[in-house]
Amino acid sequence: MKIASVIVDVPAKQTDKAFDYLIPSQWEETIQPGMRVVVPFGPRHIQGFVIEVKRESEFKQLREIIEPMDLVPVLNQELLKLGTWLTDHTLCFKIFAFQVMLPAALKAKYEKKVKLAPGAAAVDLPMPLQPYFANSSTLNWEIALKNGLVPYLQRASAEGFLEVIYEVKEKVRKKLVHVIGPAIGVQDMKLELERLPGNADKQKQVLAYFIEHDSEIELRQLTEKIKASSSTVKALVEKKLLWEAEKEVYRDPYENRTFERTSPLPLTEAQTTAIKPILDSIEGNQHEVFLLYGVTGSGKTEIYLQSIQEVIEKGKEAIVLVPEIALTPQMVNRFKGRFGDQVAVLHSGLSAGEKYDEWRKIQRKQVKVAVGARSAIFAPFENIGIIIIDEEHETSYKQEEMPRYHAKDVAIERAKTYSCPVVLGSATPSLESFARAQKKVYHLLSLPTRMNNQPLPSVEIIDMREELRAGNRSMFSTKLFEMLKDRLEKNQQSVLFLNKRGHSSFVMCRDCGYVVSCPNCDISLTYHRAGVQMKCHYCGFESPVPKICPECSSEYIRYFGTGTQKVEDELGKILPEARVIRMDVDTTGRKGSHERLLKEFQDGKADILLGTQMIAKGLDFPNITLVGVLSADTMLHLPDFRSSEKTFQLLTQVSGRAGRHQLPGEVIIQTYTPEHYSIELAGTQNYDLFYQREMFVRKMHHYPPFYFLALITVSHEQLMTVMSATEKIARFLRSQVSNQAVVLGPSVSPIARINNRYRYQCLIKYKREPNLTKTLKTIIDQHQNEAKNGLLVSVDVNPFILM
DNA sequence: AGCACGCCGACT
DNA sequence: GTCGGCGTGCTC
Repeated sequence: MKIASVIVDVPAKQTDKAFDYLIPSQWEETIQPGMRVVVPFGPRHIQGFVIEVKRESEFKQLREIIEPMDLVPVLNQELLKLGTWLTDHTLCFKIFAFQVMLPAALKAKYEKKVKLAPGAAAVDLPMPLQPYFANSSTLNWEIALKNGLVPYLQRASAEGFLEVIYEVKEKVRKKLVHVIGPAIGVQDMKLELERLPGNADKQKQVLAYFIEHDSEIELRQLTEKIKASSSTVKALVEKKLLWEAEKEVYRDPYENRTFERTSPLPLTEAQTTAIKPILDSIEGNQHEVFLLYGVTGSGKTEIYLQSIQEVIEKGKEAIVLVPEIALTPQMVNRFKGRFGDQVAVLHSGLSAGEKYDEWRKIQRKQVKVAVGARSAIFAPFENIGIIIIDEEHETSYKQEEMPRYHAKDVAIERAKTYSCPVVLGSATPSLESFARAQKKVYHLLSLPTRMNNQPLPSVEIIDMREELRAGNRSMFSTKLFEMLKDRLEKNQQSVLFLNKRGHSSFVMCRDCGYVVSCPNCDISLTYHRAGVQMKCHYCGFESPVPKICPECSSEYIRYFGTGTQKVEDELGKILPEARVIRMDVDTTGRKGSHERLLKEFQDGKADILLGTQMIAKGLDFPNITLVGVLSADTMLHLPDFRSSEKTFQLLTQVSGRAGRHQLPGEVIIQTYTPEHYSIELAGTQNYDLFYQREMFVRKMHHYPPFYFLALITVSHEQLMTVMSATEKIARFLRSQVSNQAVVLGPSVSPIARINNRYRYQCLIKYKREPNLTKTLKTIIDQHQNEAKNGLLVSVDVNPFILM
């Protein structure tokens, strides 16, 4: 008898281990590690992952696996191993580590139902239940709960008339089509054609088709071509001349689009120098991490493409990560254009079914390249030849829920297994990566100039305090206004960038400054235009927008938006002839509207593109010659040690949108703190100097890359409980770590309260702490036991946002 | 997580 | 004396 070790779909400390099950003999050959199975767990049926098949178990009373959920493992050996690695490094439950590697569609859904017991009839049941079982033998538990039927159900089940069943359901069904193919050879087919009765005209046509085309075809296409009905084809299948099968098809989200095929471009001298070590690494099957540091427009993408080309020619596969790809259709186009249908694209803009289909293409080895956002790092390839992370400094590569992994770390781990290179590309590398490159841990490759040697756009920093002193109270400096007007006359395009703190809009009273905030959480409510409602992003609380201020009864309480609305209004006043496209959460809410708006801008249907963060990346339009940043310093004052770095990166990136082609570009940065080094140096686009300045600050304050961080957040409904619990944790930590490490806190979390739970945190800064993982695990374990009294403890190793 | 088992207060 | 409150512990 074979036995399977199964990780069950119950995220809890006590169940975070493998459970052994007997494999029923009919599945003995089928069930393999990496498959999902349905297993009995207590009274329920739940999903689990087989991690091992063995012959013995230390448990004697084993139950049997109910059924496999896959015919082929969904996780290969490498991914199973990677799951363990993820669990150890992010301190998450094993089940989360496996689930995160699969498309959401493969996450099980559970349904609890009651069913009439064999031999029982509706009339046997208590009266109130009878109508529910008149037409159907099952009743959904949810419905029973809503209608207060549970006591009756319990009685009926005790009497043996009903039984409770648990169903495990898949979220998506595979899309299937009928396929028809020849069951015999061409010669035999010709003979059979002769033998058909004279009146079987349609059947003859079908056979004739297969004599000409000796391959399978979709039933629908065949009947359409020959104008035959499916019964004609069926008859031939009956005669065993043709075969019929159900075949899985993929919904291709890009199927209606054509991609202009491109071929490798000749490389510049700098590109040739940069790509050489990568190609060598591919050639020699060497694991190495490259930091490709190149200014915007220096041709990093072409290096990616040609490296991938090399990998494909070696018969291997490539993973390319891009930040939130739905936002960069231009990037998709470049990969699809070069590698055509060898590319699978995984991003958040796809439906669950579409994502699943793209994932299946990878799993079935029908593609060679996976392009996608963070989670694409788990693409189920088995012969990876290169992993590329574009814009490696992007914070979206860090997942902020369990498992709290960073795609870069996963990339390096997988690349080690496959002994292949990792390429991290950026114009403004994260300090961590650049520091590693300096220490020769990563191999630094530089592309210092733009292609065709276009100059970087000239940047001018405008001190808005001066503007105010000069009597200009508008949000446009005189200079920016004049330049906008100039571009309008020249028929060139401009981009206006509004750097907003956070990305949401709020409602504020203009008289007293009161901001409508959530009663459960210490953050302001977000305005949602659609429902004229205000919503809390953390707990889901909703309330209507107040007409008068609850504090001072003023009527001047209103929506502050992302500010783009206001900018648009003001633009309309000062430049009424300008055609403006506004891009923010309000205008891009609907699927595809983002791409549509960009297309309109590209087609020259507008003069000015106005937007927030989301327009900072990936725009590459030839006619943009002016970029204006309306407020550069709004995110500089966030309580985050990376705020300077983020400001510098964002400003540099936005500036890079201008003048990427023939026309030279100009950039205007408006700020209230022009003397801050991250703004000043973004102005001169001097990354190296910024790096030095920021490294000095980080060293002073014991922050990464000089120290590692771990963040512990504790929450509870009672303020006193959180404080004392966090205090206890901090004391414990201090007793466990070496004197090289610093434990900060307990301190109030930047978001002091979420969903009526007070939040305190504790930050550990350390250099080398071999036992820290163990210590953190101990803390998690101890508080899992105390979770009963409502205390929640979460640990984030290498946090990105300290909130 | 769910669910069962089990031990103490307010009711037919 | 019973129904049910949710504290505790188990699920291969």
